[in-house]
Amino acid sequence: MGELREPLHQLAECGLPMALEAMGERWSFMILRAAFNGVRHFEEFLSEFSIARNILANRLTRLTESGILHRTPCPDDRRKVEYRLTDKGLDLLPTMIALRQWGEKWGTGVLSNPVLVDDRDRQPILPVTIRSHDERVLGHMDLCWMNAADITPISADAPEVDDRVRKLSAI
Amino acid sequence: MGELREPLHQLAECGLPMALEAMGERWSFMILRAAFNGVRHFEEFLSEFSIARNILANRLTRLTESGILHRTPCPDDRRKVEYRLTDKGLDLLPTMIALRQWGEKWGTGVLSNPVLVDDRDRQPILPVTIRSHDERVLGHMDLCWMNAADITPISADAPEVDDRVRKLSAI
DNA sequence: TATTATAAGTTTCTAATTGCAACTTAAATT
DNA sequence: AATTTAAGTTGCAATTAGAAACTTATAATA
Repeated sequence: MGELREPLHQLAECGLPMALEAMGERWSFMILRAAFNGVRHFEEFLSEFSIARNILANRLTRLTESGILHRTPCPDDRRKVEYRLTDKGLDLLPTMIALRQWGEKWGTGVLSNPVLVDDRDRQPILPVTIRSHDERVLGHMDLCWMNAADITPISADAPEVDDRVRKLSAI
Repeated sequence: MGELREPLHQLAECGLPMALEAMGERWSFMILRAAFNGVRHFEEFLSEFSIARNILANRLTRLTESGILHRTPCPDDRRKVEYRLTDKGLDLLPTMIALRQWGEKWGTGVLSNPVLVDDRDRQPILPVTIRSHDERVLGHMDLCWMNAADITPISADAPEVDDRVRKLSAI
């Protein structure tokens, strides 16, 4: 069976500490959620949840410095400032949805409403999962660590890997 | 003004605040990562990262109370205590991997090593993504909120676009 | 058996972070 | 001109994190 055990000396080199440095502070994920829902202005964030003004100011500054939000003065009303998600910020959506789904599944047990659906067919999205290169859903027993140099590349025209997958991994 | 914001208040009933209550404190994700890597004992966690003893004790207690870890006295050495991931804890793997992948992608730009691979074919896993019911990869523009009661079963015809749905990217 | 070492905490104290309320500054509205 | 609004900043209290010494139960060793 695959043992999901990372060599201890390598643990510090994974992306988690770096991600937590940017997103690990209190309120950061709530601010991100609000931003995904179209919240753009200081006072608007303030009314979304019970965060103190100074803490919000601090978080917006830090998220901007981390490149997750982009801060622009509003052209039409120069008192206002617009905070928008950057590509880096938008790329946190899978993480946020995964965390949200976990909270829904293990929280109250009450089904949440409204539900996040695919705009195209109006069907609820799947649970966020870990997948193999050929899209099989993997559990923690199916994973192991491997030296990058020892990995055999799969050929670019392998039949089981379609365009969608190549495009995805090329991001 | 308030009408567009109203669905956001429903969002407060989403699983994110609940998830953050359990996992949002400092060190919680690092402890989870260590647990996924087979770390089980107090002193072992302590040597993984520079956390203070009292804070580690506090976090292990809280994670145990949240049902993410299970605490058992060791039968063979009764000084020791074993902390193991519960099913609830194991179910945080997609979230953790998604966060880690984001950190790797947007952090230093340096490819991490070792790499997380599928034990079966030794190929790196795909980036964690959001998927439609038929497994298409979805971006944030492809998502919208919908009332659970208005969702049509998969076999039925998809309804036209109407005011029951609120596009996530349209705000 | 007595002594020492280890595991998993707890306690105490200090430093840093968070939260609250009042204040500021510039721009827009009346 | 006076008031309101937006986006902060400042000062101070309360909470949380961190460092180090202390505790308690068990295990290993002389």
